[in-house]
Amino acid sequence: MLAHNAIHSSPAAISRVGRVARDNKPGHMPPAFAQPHQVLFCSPNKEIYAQGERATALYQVEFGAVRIYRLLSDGRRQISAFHVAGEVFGFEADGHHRFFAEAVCNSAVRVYRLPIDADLSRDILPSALLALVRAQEHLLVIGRQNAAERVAAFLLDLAERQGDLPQIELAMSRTDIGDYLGLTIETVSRVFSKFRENGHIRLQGARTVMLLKPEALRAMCA
Amino acid sequence: MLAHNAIHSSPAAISRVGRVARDNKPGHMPPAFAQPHQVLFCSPNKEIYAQGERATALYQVEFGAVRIYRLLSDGRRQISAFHVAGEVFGFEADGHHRFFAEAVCNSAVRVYRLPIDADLSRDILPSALLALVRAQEHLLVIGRQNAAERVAAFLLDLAERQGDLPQIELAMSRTDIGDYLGLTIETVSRVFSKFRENGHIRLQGARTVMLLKPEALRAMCA
DNA sequence: CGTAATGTTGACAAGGGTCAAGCTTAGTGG
DNA sequence: CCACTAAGCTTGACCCTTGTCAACATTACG
Repeated sequence: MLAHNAIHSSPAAISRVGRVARDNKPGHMPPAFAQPHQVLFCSPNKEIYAQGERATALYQVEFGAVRIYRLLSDGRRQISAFHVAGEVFGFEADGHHRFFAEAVCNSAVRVYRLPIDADLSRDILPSALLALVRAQEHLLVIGRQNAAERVAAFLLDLAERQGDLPQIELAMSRTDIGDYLGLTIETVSRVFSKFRENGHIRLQGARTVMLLKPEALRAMCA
Repeated sequence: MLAHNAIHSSPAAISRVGRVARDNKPGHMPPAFAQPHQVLFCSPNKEIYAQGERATALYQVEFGAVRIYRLLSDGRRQISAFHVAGEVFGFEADGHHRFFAEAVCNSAVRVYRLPIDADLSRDILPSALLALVRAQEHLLVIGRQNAAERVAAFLLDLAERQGDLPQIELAMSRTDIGDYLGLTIETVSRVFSKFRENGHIRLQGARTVMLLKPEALRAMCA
C-alpha cells in the first residue's frame, strides 16, 4: 500500500552555513525574534532534523518552505505540516524530535539554539498554539473530508498564507500534496483535473494554480 | 455521507458548580497545578465549551474523559482528542475556541481562569507541546493507516494511558471511536469482531476489552 | 536534444461507506 | 422479578470512492 512514495533522498547530514549577516530584512517576520544563532540555507530535500535526534533548537523559515513528516516502517509517509516564511517549527515535548523536517525547495531557516531565554519563550507559545490548532484542523480535513474537499481546503489554505492572491505557486510536488492530504498522487492529479474542467482553477504548468472561483472551493469544505 | 452520527444532544449551557473543596487528592495529577478556580462536575455529553466562544480558562481533567471535536456543516464530526485524568486542554491560538469540548462520561474538570500567571504559564507549555505531538501523530494514523491499524493504535494508546493494564474500559461509544479514527461505527465494530476472532482481544460486553496479544496489535501499526 | 523526473489519464480492484435487519444491554415500570 | 423499550452494537449485502497498476505526456535539466 502506497509503497510508491516511499523513496526520499535525504541521507545528507545537516550542513551548517555558519553565522551570516542577518541585520537586513527588518520586520517582515510575524513573530519578530531576536538574532538567530545561525541561518541555514537549504536546497530541496535537505534534511533539517531527523526523527530521534535530540532537539537542540527552534527554527523559523526565512524564505522557502519546509515539510514536517513521519514515516511508517513500510515507507508510508504523512506530512503533518508545511511551513512557509515567518513560521516557527521544531517544538518537541520531551527533548527529542518525533518527526523529520526537510526543505521542500530552496529555503533559508533561522536557527535559535535551545534553551531559549525567558523573553523569547513567551514569544514562542503563540507559535506553538498556532501549530496545535493547525494540526487539529488538519485532522478534520483528513479524517472526514473526501478527496475533492481536501484539495480545495489545501488550495484555499495556501492562497490565504500567500496573501490571498488569486495565483498560487506550489512549492511542493504532487507526492508531497498527496502525503499531506492522505491521498495518492493519482487522486490528487485527478482532482486538479476535475477542478480545471469545472472552471474552478486554471493550471499553468503543474505548479502554478489560479483560483478562478474561490467561493466554489470554499463551499466545498463547508 | 456519515450523516447518521450527526446527532448530538448538548444544547445545555455550562453549569458552573461553583467553588468546591479541592484540597483533597494531593499530588496524583501529573502537572501539579495550583488551586483551580473551580471544579466542574459533568454528566455524559455535558458541554464544557463550544466552538466560537471566547476562551476564558484552561481545563484539567480530574476524573472521567473529555472529547475535543469539530463539526462540518453537514454534521460530520472529527474528534481530535480524548483527554483523561491529569491532562490539560483548552489551549487556543487567538482567544476563542475553535473546537467543542464535552464530557464523554461522568467527569470532573478543574477550571483555571485566564489569564494564567507567569509561573503557571511556564507549566502549561509542556502540556501544549504534548497536545501538539499527539495531534501530529494522530495525523499519521488517520492519514496513512487502514481501519485495522487505526483501531490497533487506538487500543494500544488507551492501554498505555491507563497504566498498561491488559484490561481496558472504554469510556466512549463506537460512534465516538469512529469519529476519532475517521471511520464509521460499522467499520469499527467489524474490526473489533475481527480482532476477537483472531484472538487478539477478548470482549466482555462492548466496552470492556482485554488485550490478549498486544504484540500482535503493536506489529500492525509498524 | 535526450534523458529522467514529474505529472496525467485510464482500467480495474478493494477497502470501507451505506443501508438495512437483527442482536445485546441497560434502564424502566408494572 | 420480569417484561418492555430504547439505545447501542453487530452483521450482512451492496456499491462507491479511492487505491493500484500501467501506459503515456510533459517538464526540467544536463
